[in-house]
Amino acid sequence: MPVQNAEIAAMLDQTADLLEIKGENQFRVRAYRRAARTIEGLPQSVRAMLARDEDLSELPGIGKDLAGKIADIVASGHFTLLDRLKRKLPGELGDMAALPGLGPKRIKLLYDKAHVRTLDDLRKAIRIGKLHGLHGFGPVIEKKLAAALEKPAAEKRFRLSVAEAEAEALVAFLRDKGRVVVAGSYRRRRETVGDLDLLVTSDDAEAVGDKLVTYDNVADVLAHGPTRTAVRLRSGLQVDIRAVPEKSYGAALLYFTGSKAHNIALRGLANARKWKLNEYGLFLGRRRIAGATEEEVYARLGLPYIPPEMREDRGEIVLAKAGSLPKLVTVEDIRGDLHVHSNWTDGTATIAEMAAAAQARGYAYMALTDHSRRQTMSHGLDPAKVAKQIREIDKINKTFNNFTILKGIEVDILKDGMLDLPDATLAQLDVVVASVHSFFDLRPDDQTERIIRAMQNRQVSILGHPTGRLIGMREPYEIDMDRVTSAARELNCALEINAEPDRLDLNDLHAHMAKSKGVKLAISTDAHSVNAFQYMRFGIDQARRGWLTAKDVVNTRPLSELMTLLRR
DNA sequence: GCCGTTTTCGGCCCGACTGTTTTCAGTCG
Repeated sequence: MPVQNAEIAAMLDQTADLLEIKGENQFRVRAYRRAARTIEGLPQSVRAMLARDEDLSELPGIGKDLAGKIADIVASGHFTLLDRLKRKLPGELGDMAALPGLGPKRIKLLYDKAHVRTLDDLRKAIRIGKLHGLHGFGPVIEKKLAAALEKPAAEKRFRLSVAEAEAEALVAFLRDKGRVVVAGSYRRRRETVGDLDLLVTSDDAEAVGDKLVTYDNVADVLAHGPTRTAVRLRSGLQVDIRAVPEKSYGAALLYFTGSKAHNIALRGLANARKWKLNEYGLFLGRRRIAGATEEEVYARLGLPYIPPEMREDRGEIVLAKAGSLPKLVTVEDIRGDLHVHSNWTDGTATIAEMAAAAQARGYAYMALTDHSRRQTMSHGLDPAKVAKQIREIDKINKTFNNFTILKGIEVDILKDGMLDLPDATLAQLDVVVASVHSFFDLRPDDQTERIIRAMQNRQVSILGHPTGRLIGMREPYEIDMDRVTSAARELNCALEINAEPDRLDLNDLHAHMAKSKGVKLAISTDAHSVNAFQYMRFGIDQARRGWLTAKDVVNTRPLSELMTLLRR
């Protein structure tokens, strides 16, 4: 099995952990972690890049040395440096770093003075009181460790749509204490959120934290200081809240929105001018030279405003410096939905009801794309039923002014890449979305070939939910996205960003990869009910994270333009 | 280990909170 990017990143992270415990130069440690983040965030596999003779040292945070080491890892499946570190520092020291209160220094102390190598060693050491008298280990830390060892809390991330519900309730609860805004990865609209970072501008900072700890849903208070309070909600979601004065609002919003990597890059720009950037403002000595708004801070650093969705240190700062930031697509740009189901198959509403809901959103068109016959569970349509639905749509269309129901289908891609309906049937339709709903675990090469073969059918206009993943529930099927996007470009087939909150498929990185190759994208909700049209905003979020403009998205176009753009 | 509008050497983001200390180090985000 070839080495995946995630495994390379994990090896680099483990190396950083062990180097840190060993007491190595912290900047060397940081370099390994930075490289891990870079590898993790690549839209394509390192293996594929090497196969194409691409120079890894051109990636940010990866120089000649690490490029060579990473190439070795891909070639051999092993990381010599990591293996050597593991021999020197045997056990589960890396795992111990995940425990609360344990960082490299205390782990090293445990290792040297208490001969703790594994989590089990640590359990025993606590039981027999071996930690008493160990410098830096008091009763509180000991108790916390014992509890954490009992019940290792699994790292949990929440889907954005779930976090949004929690966040909106919290914001409403705290509103009377000042201006409340949710920052963090939530504001950057990441597909999942690890915690909520709330920012409150208030004259009475302490009152805000005091109110938060009385919130009904709070399970644990993790920290409660004069300016910062942290709690864990019953759902497991952690909430950090910080109160800041108005004059620091912009700097604080910038700081708490992140990403961390983006912030570090901004601070680098500040440092180069002998300034200091923190959550209170941009400072020259002790004089605040910006901070009330994000725009002000960016401007002082010589940059235009960078939208939160782009703040990942993936090249946005270079683009901003050059004045060539893309004008990101918005919900208002969308003129129609190209993936919609009705009660003819597994939807809950009639065609007319779905159309009325789409028109109520201000759309000019909607493609009705019910399932094809292979989806027997959801009463998929055979050629006769497709013909019948076409007549029905013609009838309903007569009742609308300035709105069109496009005749479409979500046709299954069969195991061999053929489609579930004959070309003669597909040819009668305006929009054909082709999707994989079966045989998720083919070998990567076969899965890739299967999907490309489906796109080679000239009837197909859009590839639906291209990776099939369900966030937190089902892994994407293994395909070579580099090949799929290249094929989409050559064949002029659009790729879908499925906006359903469990899917968000393509994801941000793949959407960006497609855009950069000139592939057209469709942002569609896959709505099975009238309410599901509102999911469009989640698709837009990911599109913006992929740097897409309205021009990259087919369903921002008026109907006539859309029809010439969609390959049929 | 990386990197360059101050640098090919010498820097590398910054502050709050906690628990442990008696003035601060380690951890965390």
